[in-house]
Amino acid sequence: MRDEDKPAIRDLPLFRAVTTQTFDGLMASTYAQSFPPQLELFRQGDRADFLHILVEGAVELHAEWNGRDAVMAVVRPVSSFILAACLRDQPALMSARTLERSRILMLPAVDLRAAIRRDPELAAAVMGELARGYRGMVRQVKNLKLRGTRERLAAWLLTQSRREGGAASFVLPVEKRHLASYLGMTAESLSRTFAALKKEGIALDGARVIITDRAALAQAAGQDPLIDEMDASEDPGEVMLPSLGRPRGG
Amino acid sequence: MRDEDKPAIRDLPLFRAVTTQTFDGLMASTYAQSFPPQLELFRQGDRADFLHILVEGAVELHAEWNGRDAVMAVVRPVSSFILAACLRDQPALMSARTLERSRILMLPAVDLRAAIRRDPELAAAVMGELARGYRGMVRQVKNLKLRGTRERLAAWLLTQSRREGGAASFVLPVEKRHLASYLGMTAESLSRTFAALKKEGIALDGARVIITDRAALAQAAGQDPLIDEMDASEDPGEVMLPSLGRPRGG
DNA sequence: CGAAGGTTTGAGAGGCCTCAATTCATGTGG
DNA sequence: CCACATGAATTGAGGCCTCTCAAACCTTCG
Repeated sequence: MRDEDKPAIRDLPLFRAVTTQTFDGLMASTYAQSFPPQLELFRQGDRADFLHILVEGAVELHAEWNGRDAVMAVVRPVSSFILAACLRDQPALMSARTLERSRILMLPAVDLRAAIRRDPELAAAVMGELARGYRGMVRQVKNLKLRGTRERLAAWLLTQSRREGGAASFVLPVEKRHLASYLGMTAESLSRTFAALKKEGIALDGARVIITDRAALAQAAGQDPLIDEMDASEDPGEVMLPSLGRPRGG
Repeated sequence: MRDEDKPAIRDLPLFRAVTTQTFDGLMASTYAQSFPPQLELFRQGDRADFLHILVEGAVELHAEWNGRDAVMAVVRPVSSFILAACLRDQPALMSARTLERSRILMLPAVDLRAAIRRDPELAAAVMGELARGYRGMVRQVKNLKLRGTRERLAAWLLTQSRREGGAASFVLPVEKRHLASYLGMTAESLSRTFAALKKEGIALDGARVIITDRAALAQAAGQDPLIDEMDASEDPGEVMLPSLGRPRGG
């Protein structure tokens, strides 16, 4: 791996508090690899042999069933993913594919588990990551079960705006059909829901969203700190919530 | 707490591998309490000060938003719940209420966190629980996003049958309206979906379900080991999936 | 400039929900 | 033991929401 990546990795919640010895040991068995866009990194059902750490680019986690496909999360640097499957030494429940050209560190699950046994700080960090990931998924289930599409989209727009530092205007970080799938609807429905929200305080310009009336939008969304990640404490900055990993940096 | 509970608690995945010292220490700061049915144990948004361990009875985890309510999980003995919120020292994302008269052990989150710091075995067990819980929630999201109501119900029936040792006939463990909410539909829709499945290999007798044609039902469900918990390795026996805890015993 | 793929718009069907009424199960008090 | 009250489950009617299929439009990129 490149040395210039180390500081970012080292700053991951997973590794921040870990001993230098543990960290260097892990990095020794880790290797980096670059992948072109649209490449399937692994498929759901594959044994999770490596903890993946996205250093550069973007990766989409999705799930398939019966010919259908649903986006589960989009991972941005610097974040790890499929931590849970690695720990349990079990098949991944999601597939992963690159959205852009991506550089990924691959840390053998065996070594990760060994290091956890040795370093209590690492164990604690992993625990924290898992707990955060679990709560993120609980949020997603609540979002799906309790809200309709209009509310989900409105809430996502507000959350995204907050991530961009409260900007009134921002560019969608992924294609609309991916956002649609992430939000549990079709691309057509998303398009119509966007149109409907034009009366609720937003405007569209291609992939750019402009929030013209934040209060109205918040009203339409019914924002809730117990569904939307509204403070920094639980939201490490992923573009779309609940992968296991952390953003920031890049 | 009653001494007769100890063996069951001790056998929880959380505590199984823990030192006697850790276990006894935790049990010393734990106190037991009995609650009548239909009692709100805590509400979403409440700080999670205690890890709850259900020793007897049944507890429902649910979530509210905008006047709506959704069942997230039903916990059966002996299982712990709200582990993630305890670890993060953050508000619970779900509310909990007893379904039956229940006896519950309450373990102060502070002591739990302290014990984790001291005992690596406990830390490892907590990690395992969290990873399992996370994967359970991923399954739930896949279930909601990828399947329709008919498939969700059919799959749940098969899973439930498997939990009951593969019985062709079993009694629903909760009221139908709770099952409906858990599966993300209304009570009316559940009723109609049940009716529809009568042509797909099931029969109904009040709260009793009889699987008359397992193959047909499996066909309708589109069972998938990456959505439904089909082997024992990830399914500790909850009635409805992904709380953080473990069944067995009772 | 043309091809490919994403996005929007339209039309139509179907699924699921809402509201309402009826039936059924449970439990209480007379 | 029955009458009644309460709440669950079912059934029906109607409507909205979301999906599907299809075509047109727009953007990107070779």
